[in-house]
Amino acid sequence: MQPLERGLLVKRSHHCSELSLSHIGQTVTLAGWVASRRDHGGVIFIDVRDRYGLTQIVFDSEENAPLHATADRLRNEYVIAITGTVSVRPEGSENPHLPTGSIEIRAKTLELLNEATPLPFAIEDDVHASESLRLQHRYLDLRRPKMQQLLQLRSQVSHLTRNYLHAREFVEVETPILTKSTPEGARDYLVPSRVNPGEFFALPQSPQLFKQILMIGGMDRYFQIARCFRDEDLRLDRQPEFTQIDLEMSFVDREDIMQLIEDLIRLIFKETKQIDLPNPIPRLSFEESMGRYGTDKPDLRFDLPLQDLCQFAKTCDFQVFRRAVESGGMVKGLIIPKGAAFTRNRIDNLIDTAKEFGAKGLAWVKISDEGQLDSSIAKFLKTEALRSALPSANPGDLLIFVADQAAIVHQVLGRLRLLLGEELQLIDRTRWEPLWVIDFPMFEYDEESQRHVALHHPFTAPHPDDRAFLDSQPLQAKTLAYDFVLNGFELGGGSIRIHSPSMQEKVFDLLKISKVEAREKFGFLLDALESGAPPHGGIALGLDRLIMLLGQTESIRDTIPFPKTQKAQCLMTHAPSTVSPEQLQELSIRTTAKKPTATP
RNA sequence: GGGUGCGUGGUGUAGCCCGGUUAACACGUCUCCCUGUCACGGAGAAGAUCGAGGGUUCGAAUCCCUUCGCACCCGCCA
Repeated sequence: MQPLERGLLVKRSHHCSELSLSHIGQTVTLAGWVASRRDHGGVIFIDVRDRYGLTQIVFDSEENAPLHATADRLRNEYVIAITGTVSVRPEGSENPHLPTGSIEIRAKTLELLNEATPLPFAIEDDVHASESLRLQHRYLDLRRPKMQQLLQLRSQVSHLTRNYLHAREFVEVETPILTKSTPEGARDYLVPSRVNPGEFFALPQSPQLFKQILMIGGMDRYFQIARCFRDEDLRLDRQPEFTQIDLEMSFVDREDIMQLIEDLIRLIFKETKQIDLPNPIPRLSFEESMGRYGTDKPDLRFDLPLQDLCQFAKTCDFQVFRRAVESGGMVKGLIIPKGAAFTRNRIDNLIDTAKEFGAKGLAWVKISDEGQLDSSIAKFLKTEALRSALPSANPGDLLIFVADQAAIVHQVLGRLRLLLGEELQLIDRTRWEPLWVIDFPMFEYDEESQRHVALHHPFTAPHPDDRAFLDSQPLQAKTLAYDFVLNGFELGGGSIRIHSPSMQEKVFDLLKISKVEAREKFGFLLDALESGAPPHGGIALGLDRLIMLLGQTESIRDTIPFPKTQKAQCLMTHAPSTVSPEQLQELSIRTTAKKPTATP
């Protein structure tokens, strides 16, 4: 079937959301996709859709029989241009759900710009198609208004960010995509170098070192909307390539950076969604956050805090509790409101879940509506002692306890807290609860490699009060790092950096990065630090996650026009793919995979 | 690397536990009818090797094994 009419492209005079009663009588031209066709015999209604909206077109057989006949052949997703007269809809036939619902276009000419085969799925906001089908036909998925809005939201946020930072003297600088593999951190994506056989570039996990070098280079204020690459397994909120709003400043302290970012994020929420975030944004120390919520990215949309029972445990008769505390661990619990109604089976499931999360067990106590205790460990508990240890527990509640080393207690209860918050619908989806988490420890001890590893990254400056700890008790040392958390998602993090070469060497030393390795991997940074490095610091915000939260969509993939599946593949292009033996040869590469090369 | 769930016309699902005529429903598609619809309506039609392979059985969408794909999670993500 040939297009009905082909000629010079008629230019549109308006888009599909802007015509209203004030345009009545005007001759206009619209262009777009056929969103729906309602054929009443003598009259055909076409909704034409573009990025902006929908407009109804009317083809009337009495007005123009040949044109009506051609409109009969239109199908969904055909691309058309229509010229016609803007008319008032007959009384009673207005559509209040449509911005253009009080008018329609009475068609005079129709140009068929392209046809379309029947679609694998319908273009509508309320998708019924599976995500793999959507990703295979992403060009169709992107036509959905919801996807268009998300991409526009993303553009709007980038634009606001650029304007905001430019207005504050930031310079947008591009850093290399082909760069050097570094130890620590995530697995690198590698790119072979043809002219240097056997050698590889790495794609940047972040522009971290380059932005520090830019400060040393005197740029003073840098930013970039930067693509980052990490070859780790994917999650709902994790893609192998993602985008950060990345910035760095010289001659600032952490207050300067946190203030700058708070204002930016408040601006973004206000301008795009008319949401007022708190001012100032609350802060929690890492220690408080772990102690109260069992995580360094707490979801503050619901409370359900961890309860400390160490004092109670010390004096109770239950050996498991007492020993945990006596051996340097702790006992903490959750008060589950109305949890006394849980069945034994549901409690058993909770226990299994706790074990999956790493607990050795989970003790529980039901407080009946009459205030009686029913418990797995009833014979060890004195009612009075327990009630005075947990004054906020009420009749009808369920108490659960984990006794172990602090890290395990916090991990298990932190996750149970989230799980229960979800299950018991304690999370208020209309709330926005940002916070800063500060005063992170500098290091944690990694049992596997038997050494300290940086909690943030090895360029993070220690807190000035804690420098003395670096030699004596490095695990006690805190940093000048800060994480921005919103509704339980880590949206960004940064720090004041080390600008003294001796401090940087000391930290490499503590991380057991040898002088030789430090020189080989970071020699340029060490040299640069010795050349007159200004005090500096910065932050990076995850743009994709920000859009996901702001756009209230359930997956990071909805915020990325062409995302990867959980196996890090693109279902539309079928990347990654095998390559020809010639390509590999040129790169001096031989693979050990079963399907190493493309079949010709 | 591991765990869980899903896979049935173009799409979304039911059927699967407990094997048994022609695999059901909705949407979409096609044909015809219809001058005020916007989830248009009416009449009819086409369309499925039940993800793939193997096994058990007289008989498998259904039970078993293997495998592939997608999702969620653990590990991993300085």
